[in-house]
Amino acid sequence: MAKKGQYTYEYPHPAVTADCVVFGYDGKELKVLLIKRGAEKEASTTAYAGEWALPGGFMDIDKDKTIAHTAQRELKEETGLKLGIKDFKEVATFSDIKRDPRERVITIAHYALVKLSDVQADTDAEKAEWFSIEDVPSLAFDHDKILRVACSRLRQNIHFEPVGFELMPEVFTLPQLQNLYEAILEVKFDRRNFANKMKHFGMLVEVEDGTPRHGTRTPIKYRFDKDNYDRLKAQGFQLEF
Amino acid sequence: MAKKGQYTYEYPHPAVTADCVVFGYDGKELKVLLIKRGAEKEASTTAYAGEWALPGGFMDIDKDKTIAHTAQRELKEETGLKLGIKDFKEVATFSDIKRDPRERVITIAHYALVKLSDVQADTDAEKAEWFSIEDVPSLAFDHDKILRVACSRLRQNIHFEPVGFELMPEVFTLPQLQNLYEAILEVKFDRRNFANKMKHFGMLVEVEDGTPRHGTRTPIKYRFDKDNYDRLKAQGFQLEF
DNA sequence: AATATTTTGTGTAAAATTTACTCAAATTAT
DNA sequence: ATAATTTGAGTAAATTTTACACAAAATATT
Repeated sequence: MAKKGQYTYEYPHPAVTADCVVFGYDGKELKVLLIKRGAEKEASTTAYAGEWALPGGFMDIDKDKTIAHTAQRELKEETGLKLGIKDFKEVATFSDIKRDPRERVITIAHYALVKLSDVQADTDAEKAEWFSIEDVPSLAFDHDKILRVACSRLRQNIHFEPVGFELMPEVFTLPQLQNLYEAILEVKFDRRNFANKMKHFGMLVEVEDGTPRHGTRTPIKYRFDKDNYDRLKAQGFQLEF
Repeated sequence: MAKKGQYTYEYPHPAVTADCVVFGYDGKELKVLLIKRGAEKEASTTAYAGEWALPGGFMDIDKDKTIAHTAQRELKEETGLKLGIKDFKEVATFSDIKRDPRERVITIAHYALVKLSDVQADTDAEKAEWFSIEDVPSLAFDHDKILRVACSRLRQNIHFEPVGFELMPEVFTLPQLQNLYEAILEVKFDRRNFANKMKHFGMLVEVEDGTPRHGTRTPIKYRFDKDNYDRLKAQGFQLEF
């Protein structure tokens, strides 16, 4: 461990952290991953001990190639979740002078979208917990604000890139997908119109499972056509609601 | 001036800067404000001496309330332009490990929109110069990349907030406004369709100047209805093209 | 000075998109 | 058992978007 007071600069430097807003979806609710700040060994985690917070931590200026790598590394360390570097989307910088009681700390917030079904087993339940977005406790530092801004950023981005693939399980139903969009955008859609709009993009492939059809309460199952999905993602699309 | 080696930390800290992409519009072309990096007194400006760059500089962790205040202060110091703090919109963080040859520096890029007619006189011509966005020289550091990302961010934001007010002069013509949108979005519109769409928002007020009308080459003059403009800006609008 | 070119305002018809809506069968809840 | 909820499917009306032509004035060309 580094000796205290080892790093000197001609001018004062702020500390820089990356925080992660990890969204997951279980087919019913949009969720977010939080950690409980512990009274741990690390001096740097003692502030707001015992409170819920977004995963994140200090940039390692020697190891972290970019600030997104900080987010990736800290998320792994704090929750056990290992995501790809491209999964981290920048949200905004939070730099209020008093946002951290210890020293001047600016944080670059990121968000990531994950299939809850895939990762729930990976998350270290000792430290991390999934909360419904509707039911998040009050958070350490300015993390309430960060979460709000991340949500609104996600709401914006949903108009420019398809968002289901990252959040939905491999096989899903249209009502589930609609529910996700409604949860993110906080609106309600007409079932048939939503289905038509989605089908128009050509991203959906019906999954045959031999169950009887027509006028049934059991919804049809779909998966994403990955090629079309990636193409749409690359060229950017316009989704109007 | 601070003594060398005065500031010490337990862990290494990156230096943090804010850079500014200031867009202006003269009724014909979208422009951006650049500075010429000088071989000046300040040690911190010696890198890339003599090259063109975005205005910006190091965060003052004691004085700058937020990173946007860094952008505001540095823009004033380097170009003479004093903008309101809300004029600065965050673009993204640039944090590649080698982006600055001197030390680890991460920068938070911002953009701002200004009426060229209002501010051209304020800009210190010794240090700063307006370049057509079509004709920008190659820039210091990774500023080429920052500029590209700022342009695409502006292109995105234009769909969610009215953007003319900040860039157009008080009185303007529809062809000028269309030209601005075409410059930002890099597309061409039909004149009549563009006019109809714009008029639908109710932001435009015709300015009577007693000149003859009908089938003339002298375009009608408009100004923005500030109340409606602000209302639309606040509630966010959807502009489809 | 005459002539050609460019720019402007205006309206409408066709095409595309969006919206609103009903019913019967199957599942789940009571 | 009975009631309530959920699902898929198709169409007509309303709205929005797109495409398009001409005459007058200003500017550019010779």
